[in-house]
Amino acid sequence: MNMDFEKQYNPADYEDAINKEWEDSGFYNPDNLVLPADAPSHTIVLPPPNVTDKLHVGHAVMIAVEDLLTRYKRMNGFRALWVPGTDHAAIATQNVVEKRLFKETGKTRHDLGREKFLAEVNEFALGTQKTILNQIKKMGASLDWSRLAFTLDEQRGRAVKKMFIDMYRDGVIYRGERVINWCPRCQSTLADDEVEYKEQTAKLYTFKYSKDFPLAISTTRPETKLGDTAVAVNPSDERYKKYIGSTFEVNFVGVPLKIKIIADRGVEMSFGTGALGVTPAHSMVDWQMAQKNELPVVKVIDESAKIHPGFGEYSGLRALDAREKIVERLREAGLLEKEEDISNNLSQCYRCDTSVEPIPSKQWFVDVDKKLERLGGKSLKEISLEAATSGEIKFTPERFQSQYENWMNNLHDWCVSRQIWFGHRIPAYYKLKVKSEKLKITEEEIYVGEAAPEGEGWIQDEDTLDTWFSSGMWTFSTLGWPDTYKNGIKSGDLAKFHPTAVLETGSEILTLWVSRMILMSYYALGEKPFSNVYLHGMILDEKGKKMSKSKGNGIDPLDVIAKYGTDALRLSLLIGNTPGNNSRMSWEKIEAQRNFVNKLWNVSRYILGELKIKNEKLKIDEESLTGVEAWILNRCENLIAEVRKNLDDFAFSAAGEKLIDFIWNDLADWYLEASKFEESANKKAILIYVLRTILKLLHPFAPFVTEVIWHKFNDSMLMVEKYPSLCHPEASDKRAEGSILDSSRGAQNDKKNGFELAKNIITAIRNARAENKVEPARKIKAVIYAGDKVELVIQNEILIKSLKTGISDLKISAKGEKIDGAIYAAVGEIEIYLLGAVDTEKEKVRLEKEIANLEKFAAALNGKLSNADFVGKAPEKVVAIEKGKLAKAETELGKLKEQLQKI
RNA sequence: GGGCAAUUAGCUCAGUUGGUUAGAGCGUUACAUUGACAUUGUAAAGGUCACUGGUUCGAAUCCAGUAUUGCCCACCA
Repeated sequence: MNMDFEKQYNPADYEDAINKEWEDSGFYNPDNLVLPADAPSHTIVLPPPNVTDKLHVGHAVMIAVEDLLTRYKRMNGFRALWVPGTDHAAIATQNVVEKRLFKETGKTRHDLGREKFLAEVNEFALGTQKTILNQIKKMGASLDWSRLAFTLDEQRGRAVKKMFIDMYRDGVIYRGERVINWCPRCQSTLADDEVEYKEQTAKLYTFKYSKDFPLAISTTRPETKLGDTAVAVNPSDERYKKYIGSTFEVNFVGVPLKIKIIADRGVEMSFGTGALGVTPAHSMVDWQMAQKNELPVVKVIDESAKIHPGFGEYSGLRALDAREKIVERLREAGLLEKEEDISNNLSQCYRCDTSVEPIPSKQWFVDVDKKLERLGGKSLKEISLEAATSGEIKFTPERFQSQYENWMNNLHDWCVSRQIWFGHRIPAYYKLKVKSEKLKITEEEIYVGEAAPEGEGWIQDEDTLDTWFSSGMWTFSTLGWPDTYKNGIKSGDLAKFHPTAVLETGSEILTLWVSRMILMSYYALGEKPFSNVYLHGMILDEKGKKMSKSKGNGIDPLDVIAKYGTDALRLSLLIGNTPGNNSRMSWEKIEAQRNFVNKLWNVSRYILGELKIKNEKLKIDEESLTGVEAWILNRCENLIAEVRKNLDDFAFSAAGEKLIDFIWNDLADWYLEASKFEESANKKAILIYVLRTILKLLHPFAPFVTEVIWHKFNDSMLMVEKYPSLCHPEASDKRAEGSILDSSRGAQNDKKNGFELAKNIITAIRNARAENKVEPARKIKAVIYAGDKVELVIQNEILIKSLKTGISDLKISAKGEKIDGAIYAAVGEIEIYLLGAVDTEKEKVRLEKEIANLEKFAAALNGKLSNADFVGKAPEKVVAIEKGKLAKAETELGKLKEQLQKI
């Protein structure tokens, strides 16, 4: 053991070695922990970071929280498993590589071809993955690397295929049409986040389809109106109510249309004419209206943004040219009522700025409303919703439960196919089947399965699956599914570790990811994927702005680690950060935590280095505790209870703050200072005990520095020490009675108050000295021995009436401090000065006010409790609480009155 | 447009189900200092809890509205 303590803690000197030691120990893998057979499991799956880029500070908070939970549970004897992995992030990754390819070589993915391009993407993904894993390791994450997974690896590939095939055979997955965003130039579909919106001024044309049509409509895209099959109006619009439900056949600039008038709440009465021409094939909203109202879909624009055949003189024209021509015809016919400039958003391709065409296309969907036998006749939507409403899955913070339910309630079928190359290719195969040679009718045959079926001519679907399809299976695909699940029975890792305990992730992907995981776990296993959802907020820069690479305001976790150490980084992310709320990150915050880590280092340096206390099995003799010792042990016991409670409630920040407060204020500033004045039989035992306790308590927050210090006086590894559950373990029998310090709680509280008082006195003295306000004549030197009992009475001044040591007539007073109870003096020798007097008149007024208020309260409660209505309505529990309040109020009242009498 | 939040000290935030005089850290100011730690210590100053109403004996806390800010989703005919 190396007892050398540098004056300052330098994390860089220790972290790598400690990290290696942890990894080499094998304890990250719960299978290596020696635990009783019935030890409970605690599983967390790491939300797999996208392999698009290295980690940022947002990931760091995720790792800090999850590692905290995992270490806490591990130290509590749980089979703690934390599964690492990365996400292929299909679209995002492909975009990054495509952009780079284009920038470097001017080529598109189509120039390279599928195979070559995928090789490029894979190479890139592997590179980033390596960087990411190194970063995670650097943070001291206790992930079980033997279970490392990737959403696109072989095992996950089998899981995805199996899931798709099962769902297809159950009729949950089906193929249907939907309007998607199409870039006519790239000849490719665009995902929602690939569409960019640009404000522009557009011409809004108002016209009637024909003279005999009663309503005028407004549009910026007259050419699409060739495909209109309805006009929608707001159901409460008095102007058009009478038309709802009727159908009109019109001749629109030479093209015959059949228009039905439908009602839709989404139509704004004040926009344009309040009537909306519905073009199902070329507008997302219109498509949805068409689905609801069973309208026919007429395609007008093709994949090259030209007008389809069958539209007379317009066919073959580019959309923009067709628009001009149509407007011209309308003008000629006198149908054009208005032309005005409006500003709207133009949808553009993120890559080439070409305006996007919404066109219908064949896609794969997950039917969320299909009732399933394997789910007891419920649909995926119903069962996922129930998981939240029944409390099976709990959300922290709670408000996200309603957000989840809201979203689930509005859930539509989930489109799972994506027209990109990087991802899990859809296991569907098509073959053209000739139905009738004569009529030249062909039909597409579909086969869904592991591999192409026997026979010629089968072609696999070109598309890949939505990235959430594979990451939605993350809790069980990482635990060996489907191999570990046969005939409804779990085995291996799946049996041991699923459902997982907590899903910890960013609040922004609650709907995107969390809901999909719930859905898929219920489908595949019939059970929830996790019991708790903990959502952290975003980490913003010090001005409250999102950190982004382009703005250059990001804080790189690796920079922080290099400069101030991992512990400082982790603490600054955990403290001052409440669940679900965004939090600002600044170098000052990190610096403050670095200072704390150094403080802890020096506390240890003092105890172990200066006092040369060895790690002998020192026993605390409870009979001979001095006041200050009783106080620190009492504070320590409370600390353990509070920290445990906070951690169990996911209140990490509160737990951390309490730890820091105890270590810095109670231990370092008070107990260590006080202990310099007195020698006692218990001193060493208490110091070493308290040090051991705080190191254990703090380990999940700041694993490195605590382990380093631990190693200075222990051969064991702190990471697998037992998390403290009581102040001194030897006294567990006494604790059962409510206290480990004294047989009666009251006496203990007196001791506590006593030391608080002593603290006040010392403080007052120091302050007086500092301010030099004390007149020498009133300076009294007194000797108070530890354990001496001093009674105080509040008068004009506070007078110490009796003192065992024989010194009487000792006057002390603290400015306005309320002092009562007994003193257990903390120091051997103190100097006491008269500082001032308590303003009794003021105190009296305050007490009277308080008593009056309490009397009112008690009266109100009394009235309430005898009110039959109230009792009848309220559950018994509420009445009991109210009764408790009343009792408390009455006790309070008694106390206050007593105090008032004394004055 | 739909949904969800936030607004408390100069700054960053707590405030656990309504209850004494609203807390902490940073910053500021004053003072201390050689002996665990200047990455230190002791104190002080600093708040109409965004605003307006309501409920209540009592509101930072519950309700309604207003203002400002932010996030997610949908999308602009």
